[in-house]
Amino acid sequence: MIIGLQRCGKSCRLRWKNYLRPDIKRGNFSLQEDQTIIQLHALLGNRWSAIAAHLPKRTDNEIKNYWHSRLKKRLALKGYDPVTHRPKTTIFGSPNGSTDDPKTGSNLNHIAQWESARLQAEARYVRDSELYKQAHHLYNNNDISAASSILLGHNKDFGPTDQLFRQNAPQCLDILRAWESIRGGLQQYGV
DNA sequence: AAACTAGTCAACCGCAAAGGA
DNA sequence: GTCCTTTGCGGTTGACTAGTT
Repeated sequence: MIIGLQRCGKSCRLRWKNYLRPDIKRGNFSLQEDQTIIQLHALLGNRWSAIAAHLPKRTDNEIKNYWHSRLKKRLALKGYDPVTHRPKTTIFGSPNGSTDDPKTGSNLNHIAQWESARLQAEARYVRDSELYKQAHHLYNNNDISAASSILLGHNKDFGPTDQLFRQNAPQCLDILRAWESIRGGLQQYGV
């Protein structure tokens, strides 16, 4: 006779992390969340934990499931490749993927530019995160001037000290802005 | 009503990295 | 430096449900 469920520590930790934690938001994803997931996925790929970091109260597992069960299909229906986030018929210059299309060169060049911009945005995000972490630590220790100089050295557009971190904390919007400047926004997806 | 199918989501698995002894 | 444990992650599976035939 088995009393209770046979759970190992790993299972318990996972269940807490993905299901039992009190700060988890459950229920439908908002349009805003859909857009954020799609854009971050375009930038970061299947890095669900990184994507989840930008969606408060959502778990990486939930986002991953949501992507596979809904968003991926929605993108496919709109004619976009859910992996590359590009229109399916143009990625190789022709619908059948043939590489002898005269447009292939410029398309590949466009892909290279896009990938380069993506990597730059990601690198900037990593760098900003680290700076913010350092500055926030100093700020918590009441070393406002040291915190300010870290951030001022990085970005001169700061407001009053009490708004310093709220204004300059790295956010998904930073990445999204970079991405939107390349792709012209999210309207292409029609979501 | 029963069988089948497709969608959803919690949970499992294997791997890698981090940290401590 | 090595071994062991813990933690985090992404891919995958399987149970459950609703819809369809």
